[in-house]
Amino acid sequence: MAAAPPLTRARIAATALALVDRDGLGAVTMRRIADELGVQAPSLYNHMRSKEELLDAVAESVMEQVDASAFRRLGWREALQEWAWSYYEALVAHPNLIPHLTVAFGRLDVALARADQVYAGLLRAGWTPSRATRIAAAVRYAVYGAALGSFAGGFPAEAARFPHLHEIDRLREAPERVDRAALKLLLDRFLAGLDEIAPTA
Amino acid sequence: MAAAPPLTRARIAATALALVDRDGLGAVTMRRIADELGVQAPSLYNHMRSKEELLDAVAESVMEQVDASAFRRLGWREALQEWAWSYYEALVAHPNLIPHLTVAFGRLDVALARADQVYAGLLRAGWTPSRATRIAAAVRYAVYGAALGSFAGGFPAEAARFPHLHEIDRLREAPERVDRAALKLLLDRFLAGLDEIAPTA
DNA sequence: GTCTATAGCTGGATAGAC
DNA sequence: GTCTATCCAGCTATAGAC
Repeated sequence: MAAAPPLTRARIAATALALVDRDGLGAVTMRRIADELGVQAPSLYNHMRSKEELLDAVAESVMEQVDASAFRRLGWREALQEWAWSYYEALVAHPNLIPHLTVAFGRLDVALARADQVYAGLLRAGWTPSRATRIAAAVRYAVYGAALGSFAGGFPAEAARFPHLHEIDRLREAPERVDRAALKLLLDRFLAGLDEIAPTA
Repeated sequence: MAAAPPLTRARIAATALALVDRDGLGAVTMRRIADELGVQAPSLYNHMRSKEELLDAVAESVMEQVDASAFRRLGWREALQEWAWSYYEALVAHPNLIPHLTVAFGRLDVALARADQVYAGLLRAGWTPSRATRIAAAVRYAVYGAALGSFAGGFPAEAARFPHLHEIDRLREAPERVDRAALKLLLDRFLAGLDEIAPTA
């Protein structure tokens, strides 16, 4: 047995995230996080001022996984795709956290920095500020919606009362595959549709 | 002062929904609902077996506002739009409820019935089952993402550290207008992109 | 069908010893 | 920086009187 590693903000956040993933946001309590770390709950307050600050730290750690750097390397189409998919991967790995992510978004430097990169890229590509806002928001909506979709996790077995649903359900793929395929369709067809109104760069 | 109207499932659900809207999901407790109704908390248990059943009733009342009947009257393009917008209006009126809606979705007859109508319409239009699944899911993602977006509600004032964000923020419209405009762009361009691969009916 | 009373928990956070 | 002890508030749900 190794000696218990020291308590740090990062370790606390990582433990809290694991708890969110396993048992949901509502199951995260200071006591349970402490238990998981082999300490007592009050010890956590030496590193975090409150539970909200703790959850914000967790949100930040997830948002750091999002990569908007492609806008410095690629055209806006490819960059949007790369950004969208790295965003989706980050969210779908922790769908239970999404409610808190949406609330904390404006408080997180990481999140704002990423958004800034995306806007910059779209403006540089010749989109108007108004269009750039909407395009970035549209892609974000697609990503959040798809990640949230893996909450719902398919239809119950008794859905046989709904004939068409049942028919489709019979041939269903694994839920996560459906989410990915639907998001891919949404992004692909959205970008194809955008081409019709794209700035002639 | 009128005499207090009798307690019913519908009145309890409506009161709970108002509470969700005003103070958030986490603020909904049996005591507060009862307070709001001028009764004591235990009285609620004469009408609902548990808090979860109560929240499901609330979710059901919101899902009833979603209208997928357009698939019986219109082509798939227009029907998808009508369904999407009625879905969005229902959700955006109660964004705090969205986390529970995603969880409860599979338990709600109303939700499954709506989904069935959508699938039926898409199949009738000639889309393959696999494509129909993805199109319906894609539109649902767009709607949920957009409704969730109105949680976040814009950027904080200190976002001036992020130059492009700030530039765009200066010209920002009211947050809800941005949500609507972005969802409109997403749906319009998605449908335009779908046209390129649509079944020749 | 609503009430009072209450059981039985679980929560966030603080004080002060070590 | 972690501990023990504890405060105080909040919660869902039940029992039984009226």
